[in-house]
Amino acid sequence: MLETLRNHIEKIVPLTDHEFSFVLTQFTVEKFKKNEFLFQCGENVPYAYYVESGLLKLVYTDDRANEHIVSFAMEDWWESDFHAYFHQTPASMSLQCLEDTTVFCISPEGYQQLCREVPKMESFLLQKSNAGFIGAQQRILSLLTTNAKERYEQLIQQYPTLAQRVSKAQLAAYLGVSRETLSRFYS
Amino acid sequence: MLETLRNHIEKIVPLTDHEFSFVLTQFTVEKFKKNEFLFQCGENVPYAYYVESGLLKLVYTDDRANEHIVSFAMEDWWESDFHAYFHQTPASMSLQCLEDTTVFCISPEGYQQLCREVPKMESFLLQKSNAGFIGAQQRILSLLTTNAKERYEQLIQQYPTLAQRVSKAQLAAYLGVSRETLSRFYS
DNA sequence: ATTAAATAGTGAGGTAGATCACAGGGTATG
DNA sequence: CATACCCTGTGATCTACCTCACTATTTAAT
Repeated sequence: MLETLRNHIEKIVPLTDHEFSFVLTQFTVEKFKKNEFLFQCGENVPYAYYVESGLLKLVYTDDRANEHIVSFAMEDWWESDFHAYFHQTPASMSLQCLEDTTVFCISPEGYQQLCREVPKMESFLLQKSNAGFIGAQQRILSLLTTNAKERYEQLIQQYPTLAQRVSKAQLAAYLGVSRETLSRFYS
Repeated sequence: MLETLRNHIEKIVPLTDHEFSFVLTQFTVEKFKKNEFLFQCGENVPYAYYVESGLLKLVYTDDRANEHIVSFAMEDWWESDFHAYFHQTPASMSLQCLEDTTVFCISPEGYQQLCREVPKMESFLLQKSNAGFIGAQQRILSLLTTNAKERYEQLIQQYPTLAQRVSKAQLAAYLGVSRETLSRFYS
C-alpha cells in the first residue's frame, strides 16, 4: 500500500529508499466510509490528501442548498481545499467520500518540510501543481465554450469509469446542469 | 525595469545579487504593440511571459469564430498556454496584446534550468503555480454557482481597474456572456 | 419481508441569456 | 475634414436550460 504512493511519485522523480522513508514520515494514512467528510465547509483544513483507493468529491453548497462539485478525486489524485489549506483559513468547500476511501494525509507543515528537505519532492509538487492548473484552465474553457450536452459527452469520453461510479445527480452537479436536463440528454 | 522582476520574485523568496544575475540570464525582454500576438493558436509556444507593463489576453477562438477569454494578464502576472509550453505541442489558444506591453520571456529550457540551478526559484514557481491553480478553481466555482450578472459584479469589484482598461466586448468574452446581454446589466 | 430512502425518468411552464438587426457616437486614418 | 471602422446600446425573437411536480424503480435499513 505504501508502494502506491512511491510508484506515484516515481512516475515523475526517482527516490532513494532513504528519501522515500523520509517522505513517509510526513504522511499519515486514514480510511473513511462512504458519505463521511474529510473536512466540512467552515472547518479547519488539516491536510492535503492523496487518494490511494476510493473516490472523493470537493463540493460547494450555495445559499439555496444546491451542491456544486468543483472536482472529483479518484485513485492517484491529490485533493484539498488548497486555499484554506495553504492560508490556514476556514474551508469554503467540503471534501466528502462517494465511496469507501483510503488516503495519505499531509499537513501544511509536512508539505513545507518535504519541500525543504527533499528538493526532488518540490520538483514533483511543482509538476503536479502545473498539471492541476492546466486541467483547471481546460475546465474553464469547456464551461465557456460548450453547452451542457457537449460537456457531458466530453466527460464520459475523458473519464468513462467515473460515469459508472457516481450518480447522475453528482455528474450534473459537476457539469453545471440540472439533474433533469442531464437525464434528457440520453433518452 | 529589471527591478520589477526582482521585486516580484522577492515578494516570495529573497535572492542574492549573484542569484538574481543568474536568473536574468534565463530571461529575455520583448516589447509588443497593441493587438500584436505573442503567439497564435496552432503555433509553437516559445516562452512563458511575465508582464512588466501592459495587458494581455489569453484567448480561444471556437469554430464559429467566437472569442473566449481564458485569462487576462496585467502587470505582475505570468501568462502562457502552459499546456503547449510544457509539452511542446502547438498552441490551442492565442496570446494577444490589449495594450502596448513589455514582457520578460523564459523558454521551457530556461524554466528547467532555473529550477535546477536555483532551488529558491523552484519554491517561487511552486507558490505561483499553487496560487494560479487556486485562482482557476475559484473561477470554475464562479461559473458553476453564479449567473452572468453576478459574475460581472464580482469582476468589477475584484479588478476595478480592468473594467476601465478593456472594452465591454472583451469583458463579455471573459465572463462567458454575450456583449449584448452584458450591456443590458448596467442600464 | 417491509418500509423507507435514494435514484432516475418525464411533462409543463417559466426564465436567463443568445442571436439577429439596426442606430448613434467616438476615434483613428488618409 | 471626411470617410471608415470600432464600440456601445437597444428592440424583437428564439432557445437552452431551470424549476416544480409527479411516477417508477432500485437500493438500503429495520
